[in-house]
Amino acid sequence: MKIAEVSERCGLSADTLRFYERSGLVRPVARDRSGVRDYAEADLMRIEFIQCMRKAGLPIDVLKEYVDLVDAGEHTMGDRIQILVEQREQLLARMRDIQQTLDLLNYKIDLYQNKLGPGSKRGRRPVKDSARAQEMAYAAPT
Amino acid sequence: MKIAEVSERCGLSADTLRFYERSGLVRPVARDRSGVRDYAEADLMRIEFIQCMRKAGLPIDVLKEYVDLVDAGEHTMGDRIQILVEQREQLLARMRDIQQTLDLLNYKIDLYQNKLGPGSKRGRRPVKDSARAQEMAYAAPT
DNA sequence: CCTTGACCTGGAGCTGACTCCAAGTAGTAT
DNA sequence: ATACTACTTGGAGTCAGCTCCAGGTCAAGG
Repeated sequence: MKIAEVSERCGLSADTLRFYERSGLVRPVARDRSGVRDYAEADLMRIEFIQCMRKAGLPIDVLKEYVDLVDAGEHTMGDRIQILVEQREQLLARMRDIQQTLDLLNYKIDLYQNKLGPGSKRGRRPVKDSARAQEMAYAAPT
Repeated sequence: MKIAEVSERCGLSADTLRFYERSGLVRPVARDRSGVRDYAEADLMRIEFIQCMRKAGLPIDVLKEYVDLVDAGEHTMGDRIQILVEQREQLLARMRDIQQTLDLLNYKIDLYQNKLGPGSKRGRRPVKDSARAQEMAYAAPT
């Protein structure tokens, strides 16, 4: 399978696939006799794994560390678990951050819609840059 | 309140605070007569709002758009809602990505721990680079 | 008066993750 | 034979978001 097909199937650009290979995230791919990459199913598995991790924001150097351990053999499983567990912690932390922001966004959207909804047909007096307007724009639910 | 105190209270570096101001995320802060920034409570509110949004990954240009609308007056509320709603969508999408990755991580950690736990006291034969080992390292639960 | 320390500015530098480019080659179609 | 297309490489460029630095100002303390 050539790079264009992999690119299509995974939704990663050919440049990105080559970049991942250069960075050591993906093992050197087999080549046909004219030097063109010929991806195997196993390569795809690895690429999809990387892609999933990258989508969630795991940094490339951490992923490289992991795949290097995999390539180093079974005796590295302890270290691998450690990496995975640590990254899970990071993701959970990110989840919490995002959830907090979502809560704030929901609160503000509500606030705005209540302000805008009822009074918005007509007769809505622009309060201009009042402290209250600022509060509404930025404040948390306290 | 001077920049050092704000930095301390928000956990943002003084450089970052100045950078946010330069970028228009934070309104030009009042200065004392020797040109030193003197933050007011209202500034803090805005900064904390920005910080919360940034933690979740909202891009600076989007936030700038929002704060510019706020400064432009009440008639921009419709546009503000639109931004907030759109960003909420983005965050929900990110949540899904992260959740998917978490699922995969949990699956793999389990897998590794089952492999490592029972057999790890002794007599664990290193299977080296078998296809199965690769599968374990990368494959999704299918 | 002199030093110290916190602040100021404009601008350069850095990191991470791509993304693009020029120049070259190999296989296929006309 | 020639054109076309998809691939190759090494290296440069881009973007976001900080982060650092040199050189300068000011107020307080010894």
